[in-house]
Amino acid sequence: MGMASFKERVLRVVGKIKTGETRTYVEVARLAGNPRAARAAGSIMAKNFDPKIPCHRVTRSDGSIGAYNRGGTRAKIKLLRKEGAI
DNA sequence: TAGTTGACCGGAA
DNA sequence: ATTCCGGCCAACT
Repeated sequence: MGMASFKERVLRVVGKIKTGETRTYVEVARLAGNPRAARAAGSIMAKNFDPKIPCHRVTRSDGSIGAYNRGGTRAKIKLLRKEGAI
């Protein structure tokens, strides 16, 4: 088994977040192997446009929603509402 | 190798 | 509640 990059691990973790659930960037970073890399995790998602990755389910640890590259914060909130996460 | 760039975080004011 | 700041980190130049 080859060595997976942090980026790959992050995408895999986010890909498993179920409908109606949310995870913080800190949690995602921790599950991906580096609890202190929340910022890096965010940067990775900012560049991901694959609809299969439910990155709208990742929020900030202070409870605020955070950004979204497919419609902005507004769209992110709408999606989470529709999914019952809020 | 070194410098730059952010969908972040936690504490301080 | 809000803004500011320093710290942190992987990816990309």
